[in-house]
Amino acid sequence: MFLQIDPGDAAPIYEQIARQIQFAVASGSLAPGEMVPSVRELARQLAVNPNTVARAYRELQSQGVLDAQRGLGLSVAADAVEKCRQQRATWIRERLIHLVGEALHAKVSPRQLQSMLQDIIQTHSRQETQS
Amino acid sequence: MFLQIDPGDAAPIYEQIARQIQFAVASGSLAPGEMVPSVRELARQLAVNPNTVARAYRELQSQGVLDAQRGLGLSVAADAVEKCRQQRATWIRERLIHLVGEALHAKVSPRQLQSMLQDIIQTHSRQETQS
Amino acid sequence: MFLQIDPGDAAPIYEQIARQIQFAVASGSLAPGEMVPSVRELARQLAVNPNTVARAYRELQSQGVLDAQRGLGLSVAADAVEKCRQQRATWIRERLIHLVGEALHAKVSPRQLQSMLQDIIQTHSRQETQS
Amino acid sequence: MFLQIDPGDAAPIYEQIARQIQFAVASGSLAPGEMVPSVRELARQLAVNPNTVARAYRELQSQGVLDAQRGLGLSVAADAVEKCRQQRATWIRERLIHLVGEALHAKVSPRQLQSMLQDIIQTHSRQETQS
DNA sequence: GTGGTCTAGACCACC
DNA sequence: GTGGTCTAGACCACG
Repeated sequence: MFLQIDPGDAAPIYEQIARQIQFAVASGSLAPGEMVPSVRELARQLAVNPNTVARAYRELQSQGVLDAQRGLGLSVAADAVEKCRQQRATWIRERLIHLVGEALHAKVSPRQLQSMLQDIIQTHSRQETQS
Repeated sequence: MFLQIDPGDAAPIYEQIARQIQFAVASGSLAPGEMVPSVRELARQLAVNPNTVARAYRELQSQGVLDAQRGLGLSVAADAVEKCRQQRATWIRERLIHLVGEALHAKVSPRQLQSMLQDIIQTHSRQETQS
Repeated sequence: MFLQIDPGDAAPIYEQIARQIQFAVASGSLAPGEMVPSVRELARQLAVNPNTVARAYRELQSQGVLDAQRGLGLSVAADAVEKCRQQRATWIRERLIHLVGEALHAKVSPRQLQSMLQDIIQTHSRQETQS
Repeated sequence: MFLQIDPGDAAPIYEQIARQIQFAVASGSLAPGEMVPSVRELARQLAVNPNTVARAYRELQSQGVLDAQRGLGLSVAADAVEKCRQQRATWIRERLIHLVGEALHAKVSPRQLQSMLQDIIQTHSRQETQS
């Protein structure tokens, strides 16, 4: 479990935790059935209050990503991978729709948007190649 | 002044107002020298708290987009167009960079992103054709 | 807003609050658009910690029963009545299914169950007639 | 001993075990004088912690359903059948009263409740016929 | 004024 | 040991 909290991020800590776990499940680095660290343990690792971790876990439980094994801890749900993948795609798509709406409303042309996207993707691929 | 406030948007209202005014200046629908509505007047039109409009205007002043005409109100600064255009492009680009970063990190492929963008743009153009 | 908290109830306080508000919306005594009491106000009335009320409100928000009016408070969502009614029916039905399953498994006959239900309903109607 | 533990059930595991044994006694599938499996044996069968089984047995002892045969294990008490039958009826009746109370409070009509019950019973009987 | 986040620390039931 | 609930109180952004 390699989670990183960025206190500078506008997103609240509990959301950063929840999102990173979703991504870990979606990308397969956290497999169904596997246990997540205990609330107290993760809180210690991230140097945050246990309540904050508990809130992240609670949200994931209500989304059906985590299952409670009473007295033992929380584990990744059997069907969590599919859920997380769908959620991930939906989430990115929604934000992209919103962004495009504002861009077009601000009279940025579709061509400009597409070239922007291509530039950014190329920048990312270059960085990955280097690293 | 065609401003539309979306209370469901995550962005605070004062920011929505400020941004839309920037966009209006950048796209030429609000020309340098032109007066913007008074705080009270705009607050009435948008049905928001005057404090909220005042805050939006304050931010725009500090950015040099609006100039105070003492006793008369606020007008669009002479060099505002260029500033707003740059800011508009920067702002959209930054958000797109952030979104692409998250998407790639979540293992959404560049191809998927490009086709998503194309879909969304087509949907928008269809809506405009219809309306 | 007449909410009553029963500390003897096994259900947690935040859930009692959330459920009673759902019922109030479903039965029409809390109309869409109406504001619910502020977190601090309701916490004072019920003599509980504001965090507890906030948690109840948060759950209702995530269910789409309450809408945030930023800086002003929370209001009942426009489509909350329908949601609450469905949820209410679903919730009761699920619990009944569970109960019947256990009863039949314990070899209580369907006839016994039906007569039990009728008895209980009659008892309730008698109480209402008296009061 | 056909016990089935549902980890998804809200009721604690030790309670599920205790209840199912009560039901088995009430319905005659576990006769007075008969020995119940040892704590370790049952824990192995159900794949639960021995402490959990021990707690269930402890509760049943304090209710007089099980008798300790020192050095041998636990057996079903001679007068357990009657006790369990009463308890079974009381328990189901109480939960039904509670559920009906909430349903009526939420303005679900008695007729709806009765037809719900009939539906559920029919569904169960169909499932049994098939299996 | 409003809700939202976070911390700190207590107590509980369950395994 | 585990998670869950609740309290107390601080700080923040928003209107």
